[in-house]
This record gives sequence, structure tokens and C-alpha cells, in this order.
Amino acid sequence: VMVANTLIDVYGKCGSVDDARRVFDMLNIKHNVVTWNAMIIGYAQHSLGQEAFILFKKMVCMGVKPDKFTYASILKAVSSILALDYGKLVHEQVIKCGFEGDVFVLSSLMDMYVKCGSHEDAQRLFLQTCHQDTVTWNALISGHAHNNDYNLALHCFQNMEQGDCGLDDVTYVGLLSACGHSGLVKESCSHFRAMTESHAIAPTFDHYNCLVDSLGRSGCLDEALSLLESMPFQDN
RNA sequence: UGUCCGCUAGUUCUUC
Repeated sequence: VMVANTLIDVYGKCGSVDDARRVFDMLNIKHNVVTWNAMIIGYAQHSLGQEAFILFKKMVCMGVKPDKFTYASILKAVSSILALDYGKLVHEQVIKCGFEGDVFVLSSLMDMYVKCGSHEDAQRLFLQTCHQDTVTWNALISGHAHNNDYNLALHCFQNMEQGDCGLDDVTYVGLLSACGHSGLVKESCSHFRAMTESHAIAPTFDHYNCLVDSLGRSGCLDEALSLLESMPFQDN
């Protein structure tokens, strides 16, 4: 079963969800909780939230008790399909199981709430938790970016900067993508500069993509193209 | 019978 679980995981991560499912089905009744989790996260990582949720319900029906891994995974699936009502149902289960304080489950809950448009709930969880760390901050910032809300993303970012948990490259992917969605070129550039100069965070491929996106959306096509050609990464 | 361990989980550009 462990070998099969690993196969499901590998297929899922390599984008062959159908092959993962074939292995999953071959195992038949020998599934353990890891088998279910590996298959659920495989679906979640490919934005197949419906399939993940169907599997989650089936797992519960068959009497397999979801663990922290299951909840973190199913919440990611819920985020991908923006299903706030499913998310709330899952949250109730999380509370019943006493998993709300787990940092993985908590950040998944926050991610789900903010992406599903309920940033007040995400904020509330954040204020209550003892895990105000880089990842939970990032979850808020990235979530606001997904919702095209630069002001809220910036607001979170500034609060994060004032606090004592460090910013990282993911923080800036969130902030820069929020700028990009709003076509805020000047802000993109100044944040990018602050990232490298004040915070000594090395720019990644994603950061350059955000800048190119930002330039492109605001009509600066020549600049976008020249940045694309001069960035220290292979374009795709 | 129980507990623990081994395979699985959170924040990440564009498009959807």
C-alpha cells in the first residue's frame, strides 16, 4: 500500500491525475488514509475541486477518518473552485476534530476564506491564532491579490513589514501580482526595488513575470518586451 | 487492544 501511495503521489505531482486514479482504483479496499489524501491532493493541485470533494465525501462514507492532511488538502480543493459553502461545512468538521489550531489546517482555512471572498473570516482566524507567521501573512496577501484587491494586499503587507516575522519571495509574488492585476506599474517597480535592495530577497522567475504582466496590462508593451528579453531567466 | 513511526498536507506569476 505504501508503494501504491507513493505512486499516486508521484503521478499526481507530475500531472497524470488519471494514472494516479488508476492506481487508486486498483488498490480497491486496501486504501488507508494516506491513499485517500494523496488522491485528494492530486485533484486539488490540478484545480479539480469537484473530484476532490466527491472523494472526500466517499472517504467519510466509508468510515475513514480524515486527518490534518486531509483537511489541508480538501480546503485547497475548495479554494480552487471558490465553493464557500463547502468550505464552511469543512470548517465545522475541522472544529469538531479539534484541528483548527494546526498551522497547516489554519492556513488552508484562511486561504479558502480569503479566496472565496470572505476575507473577514480569514482575518478573524488570523487575529485569533498564535501562528501569525510568514505563511499565514502570505496567505492573506496572495488571497487579496487573487481578488484583485491591491489596497487590502498593500495594507496587509505594510502590517507585516511592521511586525517581526520576515517577508519572503512568496510575499512579494503576492504583492506584485496584486499590482499587476491593477496595472500599477510604478508601484510594481518600487516594490521590486525594495525587495532586492531593502529586503535582500533575490528575484525569481515569478517576480519578473509579475512585472512583465504589469507593464503589459498598462500598455507599456515595449518595456514589457525588453524586460522579458533581458530578465535572467528563460522565458516560456 | 492501544500508542508511536514509515508513504500523503498549508501561502507561489500568466491563462482557466
